[in-house]
Amino acid sequence: MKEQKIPKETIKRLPIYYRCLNRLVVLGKDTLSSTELSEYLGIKPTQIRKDLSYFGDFGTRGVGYDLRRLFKEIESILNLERTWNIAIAGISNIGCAIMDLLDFNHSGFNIVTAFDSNPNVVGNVVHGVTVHDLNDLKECTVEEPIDIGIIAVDPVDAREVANCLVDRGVGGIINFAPTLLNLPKEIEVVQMDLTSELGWLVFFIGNN
Amino acid sequence: MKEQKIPKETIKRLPIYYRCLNRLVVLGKDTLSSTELSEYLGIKPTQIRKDLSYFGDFGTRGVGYDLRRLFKEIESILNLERTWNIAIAGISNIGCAIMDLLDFNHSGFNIVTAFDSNPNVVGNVVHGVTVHDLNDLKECTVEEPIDIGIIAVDPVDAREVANCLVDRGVGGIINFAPTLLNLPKEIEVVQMDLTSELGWLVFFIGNN
DNA sequence: TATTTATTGTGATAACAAACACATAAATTT
DNA sequence: AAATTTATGTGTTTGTTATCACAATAAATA
Ligand SMILES: NC(=O)c1ccc[n+]([C@@H]2O[C@H](COP(=O)([O-])OP(=O)(O)OC[C@H]3O[C@@H](n4cnc5c(N)ncnc54)[C@H](O)[C@@H]3O)[C@@H](O)[C@H]2O)c1
Ligand SMILES: NC(=O)c1ccc[n+]([C@@H]2O[C@H](COP(=O)([O-])OP(=O)(O)OC[C@H]3O[C@@H](n4cnc5c(N)ncnc54)[C@H](O)[C@@H]3O)[C@@H](O)[C@H]2O)c1
Repeated sequence: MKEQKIPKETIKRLPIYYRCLNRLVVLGKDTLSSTELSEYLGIKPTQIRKDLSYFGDFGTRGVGYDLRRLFKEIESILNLERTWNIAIAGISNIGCAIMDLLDFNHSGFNIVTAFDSNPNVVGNVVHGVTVHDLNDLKECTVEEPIDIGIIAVDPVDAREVANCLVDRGVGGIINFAPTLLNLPKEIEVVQMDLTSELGWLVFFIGNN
Repeated sequence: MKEQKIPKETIKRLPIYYRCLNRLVVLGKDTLSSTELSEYLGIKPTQIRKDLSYFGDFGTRGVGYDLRRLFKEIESILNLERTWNIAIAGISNIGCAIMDLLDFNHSGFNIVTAFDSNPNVVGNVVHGVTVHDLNDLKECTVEEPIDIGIIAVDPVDAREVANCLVDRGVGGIINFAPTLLNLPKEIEVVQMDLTSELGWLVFFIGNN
């Protein structure tokens, strides 16, 4: 292992490895070769080894990887050892689905606050979290630090909500609304964009 | 414009251009330069021009692009002139959100069937579409051709549903379940994977 | 009409990422 | 203990994508 710039694409694969390893750990497996993992994931074994080699020598030649060890290594690389505080904006279909998902997984993602502008929704308790009004967020009534914001509000409101989240100090945002956010470049934004993906799919299908 | 291999990344940006152009058309704008579009999207103007140049000379030097013309060109490139038939599996939070979204946009995406395994949901009518039982899909009780399947079922059921969709002849699948699908390579699969994106985000935040 | 300004389109180059070939080393077999 | 098998780690090569520099051309101005 040498100090090298780590490809962005490598980082994007790590969570995929991580989830697969997690499943295999649960199944009680304890050694894993890159070829075997490759078969589960449809990612070439050389790619997997190269990705891992950026971070250290985790395997044993002739044997493979110790599954638990590798799992822990990736956990550490991705900063998943600590818990991360999440705020969700928009407690309708998508917002609820995310609360279900994160609560069920009891991953290191902790939903510390939820908010909505609809008075019929404000005050409800979902998965143990009280839904606040957007103004509470603005006025810092909610005291906990927020690491990540997830936006699941109406497209026209997404920008306003994003700005509030940034004011509250989030380091990154996941945006489900089909709205481009214009945020300072130190805030990392992930667009979860169904219609864009449909566009890609339809290009692909129509030309194959 | 010369015959060249078109980068995958270029195709992924086209839907982003498309949506932005759509909004600007609605606003009544009629000419647009790559620099201006660049400011809306945060994508460099040279990148935009290069992307478009793979498909033809759509602009006028010294002037820019005719907005409507460009919009129509991208529509044609992406095969968005025809309508596409969609089946949605899993009519709970995510499934309903998608039905709202596609119905509201009245994009060229037509939800022709929806299905679920829960007897309490089967038979309900959502946005004018009757929810069928999964077995109806298996037995081809639903007669319409399906171009694209969207999976929003429980992770453990995703693979089974994917196989049914492939048997029904879909060309591509969008999968919201955190489950890797092992499908023939001619079927294009898009994973909408929140937990992977959170992994990436947390790496980014933790190291910056 | 000549000059300047605005803006596109593109060949060339640079940056990035994947694939490959093979050296290395552990385990197993002969 | 030598040979074979298995599997990792990595320098090199190949392929892909983004950026740059600038030629081409239309419009506006002098
Ligand atoms: N990326 C995807 O895959 C995908 C799929 C479907 C829908 N969407 C998008 O996700 C978003 C949410 O969709 P949905 O169906 O869950 O929700 P919805 O459209 O049914 O409701 C939006 C919710 O946000 C709340 N809201 C609106 N403005 C707000 C504000 N300023 N502050 C706080 N809360 C506010 C509303 O009260 C409501 O509860 C929409 O933008 C939709 O277009 C994305
Ligand atoms: N990618 C993302 O951003 C994201 C976010 C949240 C949840 N999810 C995932 O999306 C999926 C759906 O989540 P949700 O909260 O909308 O749904 P849910 O988990 O509340 O319910 C799943 C639905 O699928 C139905 N179903 C189960 N098995 C089925 C089968 N074999 N055939 C047909 N229908 C079946 C159930 O009856 C139910 O209606 C889950 O897998 C969840 O993990 C993804």
